[in-house]
Amino acid sequence: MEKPICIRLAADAEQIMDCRSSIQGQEDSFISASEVLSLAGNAVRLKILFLLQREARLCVCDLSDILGMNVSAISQHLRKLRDRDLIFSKKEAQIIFYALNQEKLFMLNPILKLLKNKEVTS
Amino acid sequence: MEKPICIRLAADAEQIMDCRSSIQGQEDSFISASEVLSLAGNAVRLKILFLLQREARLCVCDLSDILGMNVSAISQHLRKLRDRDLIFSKKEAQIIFYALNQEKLFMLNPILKLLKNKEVTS
DNA sequence: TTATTATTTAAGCAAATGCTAAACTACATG
DNA sequence: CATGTAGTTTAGCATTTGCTTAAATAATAA
Repeated sequence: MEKPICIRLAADAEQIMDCRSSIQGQEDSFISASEVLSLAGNAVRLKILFLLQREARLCVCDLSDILGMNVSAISQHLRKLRDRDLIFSKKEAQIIFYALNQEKLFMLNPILKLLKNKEVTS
Repeated sequence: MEKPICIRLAADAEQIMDCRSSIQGQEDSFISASEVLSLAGNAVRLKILFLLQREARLCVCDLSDILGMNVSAISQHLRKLRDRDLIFSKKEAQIIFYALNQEKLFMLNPILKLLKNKEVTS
């Protein structure tokens, strides 16, 4: 049992233990989920994912035009998304196209759907 | 029409325009969605949300014990979650309990559900 | 009133993030 | 070969993040 740092007098020890064990052994899940969420937690990358869902495939230059941003900045965002396998690239002639890696996107699909249906009210 | 920064010769101008207008007017949605996602995009905060879904309400000290972290660090995470209205606090005697603000969590519920059912495979 | 409990807030710092600008790679074409 | 096109990578920098420690606040108990 881990040493308590601070326990209020009225704390429910059993509840604390239950909670600890509910998390324990799922550490990897929390890490990997939070990594995916923090990638989507950037407006530019979220737009990129949104656009790729809409258009099936786009190149850096397209995205740069659409979003009104530096090619280099977009390229760096695409790299992060690709490093986590959320997207993949395929070179055709001299152009590198990016597309969604659907099976790795199950966590974000509900959110992308909300955005598509304009159901995100701030 | 915005000035293109870089257009590849073979770019589909119509596609670019369509994409631009698909995003335009939804700027606020992308910002607010990405803010929520980046809050959940931290393993500690994601665990806090997970635990609050499980336990209905918990105080800073409980969370500190469960997660094996500094009370102050947890308090600062709770503040961020509360600033975005994802959780709310209610003081009872000398203890401040935190609980989920369900109606503001529609974006994260699918993810929390996946974690609950241990369906997040890294 | 002073001490204790529960929590927040502020200060400080190392690490991570996101951008710009410049340099570099790769492949075609004149 | 030199030039142009498409893209990545690196370096540098300002900003943000997440933590620790210490001080402040609030309510209760002795």
